[in-house]
Amino acid sequence: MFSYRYPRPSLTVDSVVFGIDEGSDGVCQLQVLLIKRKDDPHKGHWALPGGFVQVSDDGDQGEDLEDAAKRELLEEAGIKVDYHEQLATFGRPKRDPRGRVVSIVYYALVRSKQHVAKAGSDASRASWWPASEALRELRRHKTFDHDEILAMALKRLRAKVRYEPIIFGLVPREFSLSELQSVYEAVLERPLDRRNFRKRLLAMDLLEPVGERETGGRKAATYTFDRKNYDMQVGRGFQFAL
Amino acid sequence: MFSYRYPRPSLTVDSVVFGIDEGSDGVCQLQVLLIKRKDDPHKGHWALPGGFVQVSDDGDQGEDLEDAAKRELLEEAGIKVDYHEQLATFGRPKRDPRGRVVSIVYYALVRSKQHVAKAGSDASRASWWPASEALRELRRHKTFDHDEILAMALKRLRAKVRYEPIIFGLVPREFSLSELQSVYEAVLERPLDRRNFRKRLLAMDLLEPVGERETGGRKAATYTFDRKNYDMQVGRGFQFAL
DNA sequence: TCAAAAGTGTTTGAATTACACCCATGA
DNA sequence: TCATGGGTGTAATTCAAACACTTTTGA
Repeated sequence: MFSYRYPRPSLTVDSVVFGIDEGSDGVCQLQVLLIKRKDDPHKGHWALPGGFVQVSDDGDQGEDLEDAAKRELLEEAGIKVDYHEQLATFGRPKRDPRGRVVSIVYYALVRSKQHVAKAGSDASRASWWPASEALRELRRHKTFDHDEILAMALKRLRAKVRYEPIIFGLVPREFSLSELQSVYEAVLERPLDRRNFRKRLLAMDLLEPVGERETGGRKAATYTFDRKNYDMQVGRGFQFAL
Repeated sequence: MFSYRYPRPSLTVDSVVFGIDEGSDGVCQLQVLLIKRKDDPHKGHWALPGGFVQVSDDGDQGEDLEDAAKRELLEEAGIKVDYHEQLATFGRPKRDPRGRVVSIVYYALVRSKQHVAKAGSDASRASWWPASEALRELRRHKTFDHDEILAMALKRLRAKVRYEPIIFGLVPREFSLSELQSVYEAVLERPLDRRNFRKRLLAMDLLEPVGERETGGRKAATYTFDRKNYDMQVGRGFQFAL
């Protein structure tokens, strides 16, 4: 047993974590988690959370990439995500001044931002930024290539939300249709017709009614996403769409 | 200037290269390029082409990931691709018996398979396999996780071909509509209505007529894909769709 | 009884599908 | 003149978009 004899790059995982901020007026906003870097490079600047993957050539060979991303999120910002998927890998030479670093980037959705934003390990702070402001901030300081990464993640999220039911990773387990619609509108950055939205969602038969909830006016019915049923329908060739 | 002090994985790039085989009867078939490995692990078995990325912590830090993938294809199989895009990164522990190896996988399309399949460097042979047979072969021998990779690439190609004009990376620069349709049918594995297909493609106004060609019957008009016009239309919010 | 948000149906136009016939060409 | 593949048009249906009123509830 021997390992390959080639120069090796450093390997990191970074995460673009999306959350929803529900304003007191009920208007939702798409947000992104940034951490303030404790160390160089880019010390003191805001960046995407991430860190090194624990690897080895012996024994169990270290941790899985996705586990590494989750671990870093927990360490740096104290959060647990509800949806997690690989975005892409960024490895352009010179993206890190100190050596060749290749970063595998994940994007993640969190339902509740309750216990989030306690800083830890490499971060002196962790906080939520409105998506567009985060993008501006990363561009302003040219923090690695994190601006490009965030731009790609936003594009992917907006595309994906329309043909896969990942939106449910951004709302509480129980939600009303209006709430769900607000989240869609925050992600897509455009208004949706309430009646058509309702018709569409209910017609797909993926929502299970679970109760009702007080609102400013009439009580709203609440639902959960019925993943069992979704998986079954997908098996029959069903395709989710907005 | 110093580099990060963490254990590092080996880094490879692999490629899933798709091509079209036009049978003498005009029926097209989707194919995948496999190489026969010269060395362990999996010596003598068919696998996806790929190899190590040249990296360094000093100077220019080595080659870009995409360039590495292209270089390996040229070295191992003597081919130049017409479309190249990142698929995903595979880095599960134990996927390579000799140490932690993380592989960034690209998928590529070639228009013409003319000068392809001369073997080189790590490959004792390089040849084209019908997509489904290639998948079976990779599954049979459990060659790394290449079966999973190919399955993902196939899924991605089939999805992508419907909403981005990448199909033109699989046909000659000049093609007839029937030819284009045959390629779509090979990729999607289902028949398309000839009249609706024609209407749809011509209506998008992306094909530039360039001449005509002899066939078994009446002459067929030939076209090229007008990328200039496509880019312009995309700028105006146009969305390609099958 | 008023404001605020939930809930419901219908009409219209656009897009997609299904489908059948004529045309040019070379053998 | 026949077989082969290229080329075109239309009707039927389905899907998406636009749109307005009624209901419940708490203040």
